[in-house]
Amino acid sequence: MKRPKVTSGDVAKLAQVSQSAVSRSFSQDASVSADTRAKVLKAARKLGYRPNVIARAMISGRSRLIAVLVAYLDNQFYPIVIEQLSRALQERGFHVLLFMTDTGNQDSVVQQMMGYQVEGIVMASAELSSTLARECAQTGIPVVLFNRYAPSSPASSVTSDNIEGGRLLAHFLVEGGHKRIAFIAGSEDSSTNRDREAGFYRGLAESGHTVWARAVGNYSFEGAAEAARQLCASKIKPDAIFVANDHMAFSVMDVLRNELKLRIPNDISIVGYDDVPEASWGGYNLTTIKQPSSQMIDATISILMEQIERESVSRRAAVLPAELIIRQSARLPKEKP
Amino acid sequence: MKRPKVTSGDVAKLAQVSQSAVSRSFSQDASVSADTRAKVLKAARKLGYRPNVIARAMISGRSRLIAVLVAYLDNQFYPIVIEQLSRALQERGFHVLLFMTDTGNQDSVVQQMMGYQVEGIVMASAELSSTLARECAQTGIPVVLFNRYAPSSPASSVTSDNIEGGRLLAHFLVEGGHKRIAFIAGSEDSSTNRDREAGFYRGLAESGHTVWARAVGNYSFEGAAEAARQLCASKIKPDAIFVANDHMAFSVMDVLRNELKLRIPNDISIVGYDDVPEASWGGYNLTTIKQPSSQMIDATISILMEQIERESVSRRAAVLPAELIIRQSARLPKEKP
DNA sequence: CTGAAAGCGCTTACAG
DNA sequence: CTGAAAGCGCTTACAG
Repeated sequence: MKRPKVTSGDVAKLAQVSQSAVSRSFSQDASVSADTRAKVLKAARKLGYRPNVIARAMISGRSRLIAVLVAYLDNQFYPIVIEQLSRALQERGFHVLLFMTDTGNQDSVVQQMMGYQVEGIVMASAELSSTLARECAQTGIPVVLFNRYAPSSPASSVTSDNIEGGRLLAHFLVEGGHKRIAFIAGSEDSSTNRDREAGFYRGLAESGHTVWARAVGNYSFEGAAEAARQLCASKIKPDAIFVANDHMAFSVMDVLRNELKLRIPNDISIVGYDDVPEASWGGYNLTTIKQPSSQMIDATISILMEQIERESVSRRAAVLPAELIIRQSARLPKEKP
Repeated sequence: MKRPKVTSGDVAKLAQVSQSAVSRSFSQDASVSADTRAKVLKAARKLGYRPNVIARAMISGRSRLIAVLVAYLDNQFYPIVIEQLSRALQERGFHVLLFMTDTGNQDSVVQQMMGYQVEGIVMASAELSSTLARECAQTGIPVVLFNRYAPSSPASSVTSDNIEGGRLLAHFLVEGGHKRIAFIAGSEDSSTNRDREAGFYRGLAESGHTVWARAVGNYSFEGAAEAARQLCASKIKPDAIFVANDHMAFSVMDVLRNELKLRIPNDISIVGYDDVPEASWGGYNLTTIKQPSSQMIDATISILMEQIERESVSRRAAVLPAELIIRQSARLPKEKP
C-alpha cells in the first residue's frame, strides 16, 4: 500500500546525472545547464519525486515553516487572518505551523518552535505576553507581532491605526448627540486596547467631552457581558458604549437587549472594533472600525519574506489605515443643514 | 543576537557521555541507566538543549506533525475544531501543520504534506473532494476524515450521527405543528448533507409527512440567502425550514427578517445544524443539533495516536451522538395534556 | 547499559 | 556546468 519513497538518488540514476545535479535542478539559482535541468525534471516527474523538505531544512535551515501563535480562535478576527495568512504563505511555498498558547508540555512554546526550525514567527493575538514576544525575538528568527506591538522589543509589528480608529469613533458618537459615552476595555495590558482607548479619549477631548464611565471586558464574551451589566446597573445609564472589539460588542448587545430590554440604537448606541463577518449580520448590524486584514496580511508577508530572504532582521512597524463602517447599532449624526 | 545552536554533541561533552547516550536519554523506551539519564538531563538543562525535531524526523520519520486540511474558516465550526485539535495534539507533543485547499502552487497538497513527513492527516471539511481523500489514504499515512466520510476509501472517519440528527429535527418540527416544511441543502455531494437530508426525510416520513420544498445553499452564506429567497418567492411560503448547517441558517434568518419582514418563529421556524457559538447568541437563538466537537476531537486523537504508535492502519469509523438543542428560532411542540 | 559507526536525504563548498 | 564528498543533528542496529 505504501508507495516507496523516491529520493534524489533515484532520480539521478534515471536521469543519468549525479545526485548533486538533481539537487541543483530543484534550486532557484543554482548553476545547472538548461539541458541537465530538463533531463532531471523529466525523470523526477516520471518518478513522482519532490525534494524532501525535512532533509532540506536540516542542512540549510530552510524549513519553509512559519510558526503562527494564537491564544484563542473564538474571536472570528483570528480565523480569518489565519486563513488568509496560510493561503498567502502557501502560494510562496511556505506553510503555517500552528501553536496555541497556554497549553502543551513543560517546554516553552519558543523552544518548540525552534525545534521545528521555523523560519519566521507570527504572533497573532492581542493578548500574548510581552515576555513571550521578547523571547521569540531573541531567537534571531524574524518575528512579526500581528495586531499588537511591543515598543521595547526588536520584533516587527503590523497593526491598524488603533488610535485613529478610536478617534473616529469618538467623533462619530459625539456628533450623534450622545452625552453619556462609556467605554468597555479589552485586555488592559494589550497594545490594541491601550491605543483604541487613548484615541477614543483624545477624540472625546477634542470635542470637549470625557468618558462617562468605563468597565473592563478583557476581550472575552463573558467579561463583556459582565461589564455591560456593571455599566447599566444604576438608573442613569450610558447612552453610548464603545466596546473595544466586535466580539465583545455582540455579547454587550445581547445583554442590553435581552436582559435589560433596551433598544439599540434608540435607547443606547453601541460601536465596536474589527469589522468581523458577524458585524454585518442582520442580528447585529454593528457600526465599527474595519481593520484592513488583507492589507495587514500583505504587510506581514512582505516583512517576513524580506527578512527571510535578505537575512536582514531590521525592525519594521506597519500601521494600516482604520476605516469607520457605519451600520445601524449607533444613532447617526444629524444631517448638517 | 542569535544564540548558538546546541546539539546533542555539546550535551554529551558536558555530561561526559557519548552522543548516543544523550539521544537515548531523550527517548521514551531506550536502554539507559537512570544515572546516565540524570547526568544528561542535567547537562541538557544547563545548555538549554532539546532534540532537533527535524533531525529526528529525517532519521526516524517521527516528525510529530499532523497535517490539517481545511477549505474555509468562515464557518465557526472549523476554527473551534482546529483550536481544540491543536491543543490536544500539543499536549501529546504533536503540532498542527495547516493546509488550506484550493491554493498553492502546482504541487498537489498531498505531495506537500508528504514532503513534510507528516505522521497523520486530518481532513476537516465537509467539502473536500473524495479524490483528495483517496489520494491521502494511498500514502500509507493515517488519515482521518473529520465531519465527513467516504465509504469507498480506506480512511478512518469521525462524524456525528447526522442521520439521527436529521430525524430529531424532523420530529421536532412535525410535533411543532408545521405543515409546509422545507429543506435547504449544503453541498449536495458532501456526506454530512446527504445524511442530514436522508435522516430528515426519514423522520418526516415516520410521521406521515414529506418535504414541502427544497433548495440548495452549498454551505455558503450567499448561497443560503439565495436559497431562502427562492423558497419564499411565491405567496405560499414554508412555515419551517431546516437549514443544513448553522452558518447558512444565520444567513437565512437575516434574509427572512430583513428582506421578507417575516417574524421568527411566529411566521416561520428555522432550525440549523452544528451548534456553533453564534447559535446561542441573542441575535439568533437558533434551535439546532449539537455536534459534540469535543468528543469528535477525542475520537480523532485516539484514532491518530493508535495508528501512529502501532503502525496499524486499520480503518475506524466513529459516529458520535447528536443532540437537539432547543432555543427560540422554532415553534415548540404543544405540551401534551 | 554503553559507545562507535552508519545512515536518513538533502545542500553546498571544493575541484575540475 | 558538473561530480565526489562532507556534513546537517539526530536514531538505531551492532558489538561489547
